[in-house]
Amino acid sequence: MGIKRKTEAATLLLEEFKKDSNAISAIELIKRLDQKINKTTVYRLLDKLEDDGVVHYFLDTKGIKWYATCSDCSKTQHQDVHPHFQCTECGTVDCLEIKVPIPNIPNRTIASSQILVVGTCELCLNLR
Amino acid sequence: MGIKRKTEAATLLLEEFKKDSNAISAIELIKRLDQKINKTTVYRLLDKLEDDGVVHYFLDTKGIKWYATCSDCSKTQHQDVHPHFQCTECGTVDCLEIKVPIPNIPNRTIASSQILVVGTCELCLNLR
DNA sequence: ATTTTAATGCAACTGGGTTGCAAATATAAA
DNA sequence: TTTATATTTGCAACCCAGTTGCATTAAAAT
Repeated sequence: MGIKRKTEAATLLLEEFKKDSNAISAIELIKRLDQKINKTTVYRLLDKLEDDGVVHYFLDTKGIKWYATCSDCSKTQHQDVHPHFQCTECGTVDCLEIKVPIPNIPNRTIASSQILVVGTCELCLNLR
Repeated sequence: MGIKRKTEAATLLLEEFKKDSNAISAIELIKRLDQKINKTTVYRLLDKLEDDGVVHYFLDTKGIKWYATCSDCSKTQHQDVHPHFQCTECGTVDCLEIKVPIPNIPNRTIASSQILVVGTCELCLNLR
């Protein structure tokens, strides 16, 4: 149902997204906010922020949840159907600002699609 | 390291893939083979079959494992980099025999990509 | 200041998947 | 066809990301 009150926990969580332009895994957030926010609260806040169109989530190659701030979503619709990129060397994950057109498939309707591109990011390429 | 011995468990598991052309989740396989093969054995066999290039796996929208028979993979290389389709109505998942070209991304190398298309399958469309 | 309602912490739980180890079984060797 | 060797299996216990129930705390509304 979204966030209804300005609490300290919500503020702290949002700060993490402000200081980090990449996607952040729920696990990482819990680690960073340990002693400050309970893990259950982190998950619940993330849910609410998603409802509000502030963040979106997706799963990585291992099926764990990553969150990133939305660029143009709203409470009513998530417009963030972009691919995500995971670097196999450093593990960072981020949003790709490209469109990957999915061709129509005979006799099926497409509601959405999830694309995870796996490879090596710029930083790791430079360190070689 | 792949399968080295013809055991009854391996035969039973492979039969499931023969009688089902869609992908099958590990959980479903465990359910179907309950009382016949232990869950640990199912997971271990699936691992080995994957090493052998007989099946490939991917994760669905909830992060759970699905397996499907490969069409042209080998022990040395998995050629099954095709998208998968999950029907939101009946839950079935299958392989799409289409290519979705991923554009190059500046300053990154792409090793692979995972595409999960979500929508309504032919069967469910016909039932409307 | 008091009431109402949302948010939090805690502990316990869920469930898909994994690990260690002893027992069973397939295959190779004698 | 027996014996030795190596792989496979079952079981129980575990791991761990994520969830649930419930009592407590803290916003905001009255």
